Amino acid sequence: MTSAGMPEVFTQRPKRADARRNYDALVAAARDAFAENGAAASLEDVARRAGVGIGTLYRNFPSRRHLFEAVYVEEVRALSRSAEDLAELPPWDALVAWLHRFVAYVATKRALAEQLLHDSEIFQSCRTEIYAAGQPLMERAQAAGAVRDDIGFDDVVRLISGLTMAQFPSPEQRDRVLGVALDGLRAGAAR
Amino acid sequence: MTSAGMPEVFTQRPKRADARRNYDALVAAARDAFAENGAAASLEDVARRAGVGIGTLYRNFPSRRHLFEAVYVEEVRALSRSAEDLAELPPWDALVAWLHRFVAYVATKRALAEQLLHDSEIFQSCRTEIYAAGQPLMERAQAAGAVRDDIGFDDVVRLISGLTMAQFPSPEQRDRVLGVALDGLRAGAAR
DNA sequence: AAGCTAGCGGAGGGGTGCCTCCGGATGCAA
DNA sequence: TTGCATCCGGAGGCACCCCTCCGCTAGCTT
Repeated sequence: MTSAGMPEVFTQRPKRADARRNYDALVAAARDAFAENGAAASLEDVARRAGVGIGTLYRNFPSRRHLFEAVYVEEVRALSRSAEDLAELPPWDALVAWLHRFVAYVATKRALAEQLLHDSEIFQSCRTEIYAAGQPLMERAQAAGAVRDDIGFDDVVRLISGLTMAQFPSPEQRDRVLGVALDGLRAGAAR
Repeated sequence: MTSAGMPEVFTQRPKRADARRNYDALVAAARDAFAENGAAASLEDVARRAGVGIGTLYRNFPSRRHLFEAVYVEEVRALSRSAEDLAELPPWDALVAWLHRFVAYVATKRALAEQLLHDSEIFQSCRTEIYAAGQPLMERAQAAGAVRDDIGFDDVVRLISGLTMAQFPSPEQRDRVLGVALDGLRAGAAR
């Protein structure tokens, strides 16, 4: 989404050059730290990874949650944008391609999502954005008779995002299992 | 599994009556606390919930992990046992029924599993036990032509356990999505 | 190049949880 | 009932993390 759908809840990127550098380094460091140690990662560790004082972290992100949200929003933006260049594919292929990206996206965000799930409005708007990106793909596929129509996009999100939570020893297995789930999506349409 | 498959890695249940009471109260309190606050729940809080001194907790469970394992093993035992009374159902129905129980089981164990996933031998043997319970059901269903045979039980576990990680607003939706996944399991068999 | 100001770092106070330790309590056997 | 081995509770030392605060640094403007 553009600035339209996303409220300015998250901290603004600062304007001075060095400050902007630090801001970006912090978000990147936070992404790594959260991915590595879960949502409880030490903020002092994040600052250390970013090569920045702890004070700088707190100036940019007054609370742990602000940092979560900055990381999260960044990821959602990327995923959302990626739906656009799928419009020309056939309905089913477009949906499958996007769901693959979705899987790759959610996989690393587990701890993050769990934190934000409960009471963040940022999470709400990110959710809205993801749906805005994926739902049209889904409905197009349904209209074309490629996907069963007794389920909604919400069901698909949960089916697929669940998949990403499981740890897969190999990408091959992950794709195979994803394939099974996708067959389930088609199944109703076939009958 | 009986004592055969399960190594005695976990702490023994103590023998004196009061000690046994405390032990059980601690495991129950830990289950609640972990479910509520995630794996990082305070051990002092667990002791408080159990109505027991912190010292007692540490005597029974020298480390946080011991406590995890005790809770986890308890749950796996119950799930594993539940496979036995499904033997008389038709292959497909038995598998579906067990997977439903599996979903109910894993749903609450998210944080727990995440902790143990990486380097616990207890987790390994629990895994073995779950497979011992579910795999026969799966293979029976495959032999009967009810489940596609280009996938293994491992694939099913990941598909289904992933589902449980997602948060479902209603049990109905969870069942609907589970139904989609199950259709995917059948899909190949039909062809 | 000189001044203004946004931005920086990290010391330190406060808080929380982890785990040890041991004097006292209590179940159990005889 | 008596004695002892087992078990209990929680105070306290330690480590870690959160967050604030302020003297200093260095972009940006003119």
